[in-house]
Amino acid sequence: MEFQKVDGRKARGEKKRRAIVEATLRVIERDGVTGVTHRSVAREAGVPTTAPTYYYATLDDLLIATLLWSAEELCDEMLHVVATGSAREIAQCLAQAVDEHRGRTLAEYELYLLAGRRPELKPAARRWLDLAVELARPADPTGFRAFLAAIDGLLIQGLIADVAPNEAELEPIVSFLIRGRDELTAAPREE
Amino acid sequence: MEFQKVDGRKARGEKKRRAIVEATLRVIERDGVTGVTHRSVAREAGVPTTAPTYYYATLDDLLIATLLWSAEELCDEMLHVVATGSAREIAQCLAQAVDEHRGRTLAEYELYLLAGRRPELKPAARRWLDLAVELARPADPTGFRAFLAAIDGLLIQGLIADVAPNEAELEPIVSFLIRGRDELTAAPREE
DNA sequence: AAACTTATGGAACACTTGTTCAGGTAGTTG
DNA sequence: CAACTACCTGAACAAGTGTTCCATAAGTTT
Repeated sequence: MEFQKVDGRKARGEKKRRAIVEATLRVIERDGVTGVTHRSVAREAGVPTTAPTYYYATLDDLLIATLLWSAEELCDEMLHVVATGSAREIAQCLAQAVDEHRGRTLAEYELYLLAGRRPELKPAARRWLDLAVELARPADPTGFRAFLAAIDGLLIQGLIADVAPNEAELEPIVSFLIRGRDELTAAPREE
Repeated sequence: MEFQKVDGRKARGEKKRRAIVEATLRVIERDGVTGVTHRSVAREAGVPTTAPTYYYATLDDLLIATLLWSAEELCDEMLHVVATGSAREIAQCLAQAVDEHRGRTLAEYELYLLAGRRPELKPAARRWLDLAVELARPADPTGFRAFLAAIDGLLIQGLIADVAPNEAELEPIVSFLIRGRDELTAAPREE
């Protein structure tokens, strides 16, 4: 009756919803978007076969929810480093993304491609780009866009290299690019 | 009997093989790798349901063959422009890739991601990068790698933009990047 | 504690999938 | 023209898919 009191049933439901989304992300990391089925997700999450269907009307909804959530998470992690970190920090971040977090990075780029075919995903896929621009407020937008594009390219090319590039290899390239971010950004920002 | 005479049956088979691969690429362009099934490919190619299975033992083999072939084709088209073209030419090429050839570009990046999970596809996915380096022979490899990375990034980001970027938007960015290719490449090459 | 609402899950259905296989067909050879 | 061989295919199957449906369990309210 208190206005704060939420229905315990709904609370439990929310928890399960989240567990399902997390399980879906694990499946994508392991097997790609192709590997996502109601059943594979249910197995991974340890819930009944019909639970994913119950919480997400269609398989598409589940995928979309998962990738939106994933994109948001990744944004928080990477954004600050990319927008304000040193070349060394950025290189380290990239090296991790294509090595330890390889599965996660692959999943992230599957979102990109999916967004290419599903307009409703575009904002989520583009979110880190928009936020990066907002955060860095570069005085030279052209150079900054080149920098951001190169980050995507380095990651994706890192994923198909025979051996993932390490921090030492990436740093000079990042340094070269970072000019587009810093050259003029260093000027005092007034807002 | 002449040593040139090939079995007419085999010749016909080769033609069908190619038709199947081309149909597969069309399916990928339209529906993505997910949409590729023996049956969808057969429908698209106008061949019997079992033909794809006959020519390619497994669905994976079919996908691999298609993507190898596609990568090779794209290489021939884009490579020269990217390695030696002017900023304007490159920008025009990119603008086309994310607009008229959008489906094809999407398909190409699905190859990238697939290669991330199937090591045997890596060489094919990486081919244009290797060839570009060989063709441009940049004196500044770092800048050139940054340039190549940015091309991938611009394409992929172009695919998820609300409206595909046009030549005019892309040209300044390419100009900014192309320094890494031309700055020192212009020096006389001796070999 | 009875009435009510909401979340949940097992069984089932219609459908599509990859793949197999025995027979037929077309091209080649003697 | 007959024998041969390699290529090809339609029907069929087992397995897995997304989704529906209703009985039940769990929680809330009166």
